[in-house]
Amino acid sequence: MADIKIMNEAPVESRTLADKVCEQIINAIVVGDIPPGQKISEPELARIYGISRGPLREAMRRLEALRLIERKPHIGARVVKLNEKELIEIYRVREALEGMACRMAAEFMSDDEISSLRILLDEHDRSITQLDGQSYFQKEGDLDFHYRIVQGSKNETLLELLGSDLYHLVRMYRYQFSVSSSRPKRALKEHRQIVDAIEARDPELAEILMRRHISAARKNIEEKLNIATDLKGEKHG
Amino acid sequence: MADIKIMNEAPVESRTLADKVCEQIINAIVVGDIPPGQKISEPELARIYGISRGPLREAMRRLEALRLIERKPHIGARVVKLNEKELIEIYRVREALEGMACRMAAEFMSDDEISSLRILLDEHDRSITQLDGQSYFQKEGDLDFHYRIVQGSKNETLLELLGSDLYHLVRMYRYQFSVSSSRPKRALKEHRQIVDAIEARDPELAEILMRRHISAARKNIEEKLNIATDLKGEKHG
DNA sequence: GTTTTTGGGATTGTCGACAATCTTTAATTA
DNA sequence: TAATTAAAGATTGTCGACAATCCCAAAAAC
Repeated sequence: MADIKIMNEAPVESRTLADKVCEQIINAIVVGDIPPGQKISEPELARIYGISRGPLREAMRRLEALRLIERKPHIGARVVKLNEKELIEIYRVREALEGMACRMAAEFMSDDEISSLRILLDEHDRSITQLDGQSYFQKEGDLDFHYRIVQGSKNETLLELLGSDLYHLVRMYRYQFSVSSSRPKRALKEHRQIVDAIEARDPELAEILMRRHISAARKNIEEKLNIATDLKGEKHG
Repeated sequence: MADIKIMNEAPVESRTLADKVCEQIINAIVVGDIPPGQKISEPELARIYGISRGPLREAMRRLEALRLIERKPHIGARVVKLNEKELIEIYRVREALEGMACRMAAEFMSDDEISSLRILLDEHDRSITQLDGQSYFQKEGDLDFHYRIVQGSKNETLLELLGSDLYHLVRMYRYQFSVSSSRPKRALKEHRQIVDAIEARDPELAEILMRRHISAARKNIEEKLNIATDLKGEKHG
């Protein structure tokens, strides 16, 4: 199971029905079990999850706030259709927020967290060399690294914005577009540089490296998409 | 009325009850009509706004996502208590996001938008000199400027994050803490510099100036708060 | 044959009531 | 008297039903 710990989950199992079902639906949407663009039928979904429409509608409000579905009054809700434009936009937001997070992590991350981060990168290293950079690392492992940096910033608001809101969309895009970094070794090297900067307690450099890292990923995707659209154009020509 | 246009409001009046009431409650919370920390009684609020608890609970889910209220299962919802730590955190987020927005505005803002921005600053100038920098400008006018920059970035995701989510909190903090920039003339000057950089189509400089501008505001607040806590400490000593 | 209209079916929005949980108050006990 | 327990009251969570709106198809009009 590739269920990365992103949600700041409630401790006990006394959550409300709406909360539990919301989490299930989030995952169903993110991994594509409910395909993008599909209309969401309230009665049907309520039946599937064995709840009534009341809690379901509350859950859908949450999904709307997470930008995973779009609602139109009196018409209905649809799972968001992913488009390249928004994907690029999100990378801009990540560059800004995670850059700041990295800067603050260089100030506030504990030594233990940093060592733990190095261990994680070693694991990633093994995953890449052994499995030839397949599956887990590409889809979720990378986000795990980024998530820890944000945790290290000790900025709850940043953590909430990125971890509980934006990362769901990021995961969704990865599953849908299969944008699993086509440059895992390069990415890992950049990760190591970032940790070095954090360990050196160099906020300026840490921010610059993180921004460059995310910016490079964005440009990589933009390039791919341009090629894709070019090919599509040729078919018609 | 100081109702700045922040919400990307729906065109027609066919919105749902939950949406309309949600907007009303947002404003009530932001301006302090419902004081911070107050418990929200669902039956009471439903009676006040003349709706049933169904739509109200949907609205409350939205408010929760906006971080304007905090809910605990089976216990209830409270209006968020503002604390200095989160206020500072938000300024860090703004520095990152608006810095990026400003960078992109220097690339993508239209010439018309830039001229319009200059006119806005002239208005602010008059407000400051005439009213000695009171009321409107300090509370909402400043946000108006920042909002336009974000619009100019042409990045919908950024606009949503800042305009529809974070700015409600910013406004709330301003009303509660009365943190109306104690340096309006200085701020206006910085605003002009930012517009200059955008007009010169200099993304690097535009981002730096915006970040410095927000960072200065944060430091200004931190200073005030330190003084305040120092005074509090002296009372006890 | 094409467009408009009209009706039925389905879906969303809203409501009131019931069940589950928590809080408070009062009584009991140490 | 203070602490603990028990019961009553209030609040939140959930459900099923009704009303309002929309969608689609068939019939009518041009």
